[in-house]
Amino acid sequence: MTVRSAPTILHLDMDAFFAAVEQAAKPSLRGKPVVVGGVGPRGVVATASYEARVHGVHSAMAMAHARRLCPNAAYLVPRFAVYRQISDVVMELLSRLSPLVEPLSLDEAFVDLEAGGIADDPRGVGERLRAEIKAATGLTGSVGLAGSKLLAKIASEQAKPDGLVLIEPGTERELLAPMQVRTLPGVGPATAEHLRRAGILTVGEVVEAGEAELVRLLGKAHGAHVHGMALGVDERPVVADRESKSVSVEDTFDVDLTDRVRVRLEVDRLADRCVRRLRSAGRSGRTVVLKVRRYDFTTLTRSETLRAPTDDLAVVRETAARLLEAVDITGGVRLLGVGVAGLADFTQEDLFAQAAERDEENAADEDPGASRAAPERPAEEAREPGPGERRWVPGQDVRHTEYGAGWVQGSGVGRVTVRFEEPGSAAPGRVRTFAVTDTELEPSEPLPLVLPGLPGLPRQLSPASVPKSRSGGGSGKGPDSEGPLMP
DNA sequence: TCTGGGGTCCTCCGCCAA
DNA sequence: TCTGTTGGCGGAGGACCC
Repeated sequence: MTVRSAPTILHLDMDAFFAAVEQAAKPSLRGKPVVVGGVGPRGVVATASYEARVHGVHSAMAMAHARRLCPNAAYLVPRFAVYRQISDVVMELLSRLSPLVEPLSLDEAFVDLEAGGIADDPRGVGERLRAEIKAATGLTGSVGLAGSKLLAKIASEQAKPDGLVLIEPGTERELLAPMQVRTLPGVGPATAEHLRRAGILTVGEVVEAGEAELVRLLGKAHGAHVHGMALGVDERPVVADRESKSVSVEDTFDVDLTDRVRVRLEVDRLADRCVRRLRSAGRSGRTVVLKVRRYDFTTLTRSETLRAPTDDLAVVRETAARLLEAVDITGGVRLLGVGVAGLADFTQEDLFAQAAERDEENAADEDPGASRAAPERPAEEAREPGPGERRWVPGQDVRHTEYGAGWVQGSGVGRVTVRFEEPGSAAPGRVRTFAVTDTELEPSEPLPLVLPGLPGLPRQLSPASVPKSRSGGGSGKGPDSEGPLMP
């Protein structure tokens, strides 16, 4: 792939995606600061609405810090199933432009317009796309257009919020020169600090320093890459259907775990979740990885590569447990993770291990106290409420037999506060408080953001045509409802 | 202020075999 | 047979991204 003479690489970035979805779904939050993230004591911000950003709240910030900066914001837990559904609608619109669509996350993607036979008027294509997204989802996205991924991404960043920026090929270098080095993808805090110590602050200064100096400062691959980026040289193609190379799950505990037995139990549970994800993706892998973050935030990983790929629960469990044996956990553990890497495209069964697992399962069936019995998870870490268990988290969708659809504003001391409103409500809804055990209140499916039948609405949002959630979408967030947008 | 979760890629080191 | 070199692989950790 050569450097393009036309700005036919499109980068779409939805604006404050998670927060925007919540504002669209909850009329009382429109125009107000909204922060989506973990609401536990160790939660961090996933997305802040623009109203919250004004107060200095940004993603990756500790939730506790955000609350101090912006005490009046609505703090909500993420509803990934909803975000995934909306993302599917957006990705579907992108796929109409070109066969080459490379999703980077739920809210971001590159599109190769040239591969879609679009050479003329990329600006018009981008503007129409933005209008379609707005009509189909009610949300705004920003579009960057350029001759390379690097510039398209920088363009969409400049376009935010709710805009479009096109960078004409040939103007890259002068455009990039005054920008901070952090603008370049791959330059994070550590690299930026390295460069700063060498007196390099801007992209132009990276170019001036020369490739040899960059390689000396940052190492061969990274140095050459950063230097090339600074020159505006980026020949990375848009790649559709990237296969993932590893699958992992991890949990941070509200309170550090100190009991070795408990730690072992959690590793087993993580292995279970990991294998479930692995299997639902139809993959298997050779390397089992255990991740441990200790009380002092030091993080270590231990891994073991097996002779053959596996998706066998017993094998992953045993390997993870073995790796755990070799880790010093005195002082406490704040995070545990289990992953499988070195994924194969096919499941090459380890027949011996499979047989062993079946034996173990049979044994477990006869002994309810064994590994397969549903373990009690202490409240402070509960993530998957069991059947009959009532647990209300802020942002959660609920339905009341008398008052209808609403969402949890907050809960505590045996009470749960619900605001009854729907995405289409003209005005903020009424707030009512119930006992957490109130049987008239039930968790419910999310409501659609844009009602089918509204003028100009494309058909994608109708339940029948909404694509199913991506595989592996369980993400450990309760029952992964495959339900459509309409309840 | 006390730092999530799920990934990718790179580097370095030690081991082993050719 | 011994030694040095090289390359691949496994393992650990760091940096980065959204």
